[in-house]
Amino acid sequence: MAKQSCCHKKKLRRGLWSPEEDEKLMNHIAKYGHGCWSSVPKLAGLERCGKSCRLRWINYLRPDLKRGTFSQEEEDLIIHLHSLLGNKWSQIAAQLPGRTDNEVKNFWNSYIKKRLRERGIDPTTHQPLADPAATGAAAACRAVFGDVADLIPPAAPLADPPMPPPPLDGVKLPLDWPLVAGGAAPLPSLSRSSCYGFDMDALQQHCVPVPAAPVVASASSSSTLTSMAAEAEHHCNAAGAGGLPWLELGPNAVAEAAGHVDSYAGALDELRWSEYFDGAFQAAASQQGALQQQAGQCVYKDDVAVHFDVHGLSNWC
DNA sequence: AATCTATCCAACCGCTTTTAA
DNA sequence: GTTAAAAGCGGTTGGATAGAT
Repeated sequence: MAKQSCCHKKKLRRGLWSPEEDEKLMNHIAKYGHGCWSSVPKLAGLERCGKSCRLRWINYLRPDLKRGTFSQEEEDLIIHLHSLLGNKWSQIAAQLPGRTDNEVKNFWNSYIKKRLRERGIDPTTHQPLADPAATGAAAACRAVFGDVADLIPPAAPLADPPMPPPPLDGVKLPLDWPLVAGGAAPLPSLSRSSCYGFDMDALQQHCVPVPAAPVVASASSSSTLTSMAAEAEHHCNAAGAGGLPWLELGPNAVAEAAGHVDSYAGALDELRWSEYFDGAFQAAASQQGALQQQAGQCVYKDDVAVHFDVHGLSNWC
């Protein structure tokens, strides 16, 4: 006989949350924080299990959620991180400020997977599909899409030993680290709160604000390349100063600055790699010098540092 | 207008890991 | 060191909705 969930055992409410329930939960957390989730439903006057409350808060009610459609750079970063981490949705979501693992997972399953298949790329392996027809499509699209899995050469030995992981596992950098001009971004708009009338000041005391993701114009013109190069340079600088503001450092942290630089590359759906790397991006990237060795070319996968050569990318064109 | 189909996404389920007693 | 509870995570399901027929 199948094991019943905690909600079944206690005959608690299940299914979609009503606005009244949301309000109760929001107001409770605004006043007291969530504390122990198992006690939240009782204290908040909800007929839900603590697990359900936690999920509702994390995936929907948290005021620092970004919501809305994923940007091109977010999409590229997800693809890149998935090629490195697989279905580690929480780790992937941790690199996307304001996004939840559930949201990233849904986006992957409903959109990215399909798109990769259309391009002849196996979404699981990030390699061209076995189907000959699809393989041709993959080859055709690679020049403009850039299969992110290929950013990592297979077991390519490095001239220099990899940098050891920083001894900072679990340590978060200040959230107001200057990622973009103007410093920490404001909290996203909170339209829901106006409907429910929460005490948002109190609520935000229990929430960690996240800076906005770097804004990149769509890469459809040469002028945007210049701004992208500037952005890439800025990110390299931020990484060189100790990391990006929303990255958690340590052996399990991934994609550091390299991921961001690559995300820009991935956004260049309709551009040639040669134009990109021989142009503005390379000019900016070349200024980083040794920095790339540390941040721009190293990500961690299964606690192992993975390095790759950014300059080698231009050879794929 | 009615029905069918596909898609999206919130929520659930069950397992694993972490924490506290 | 052991155990139970809590928290976290990834896979899956089911309802709502949009678009097609």
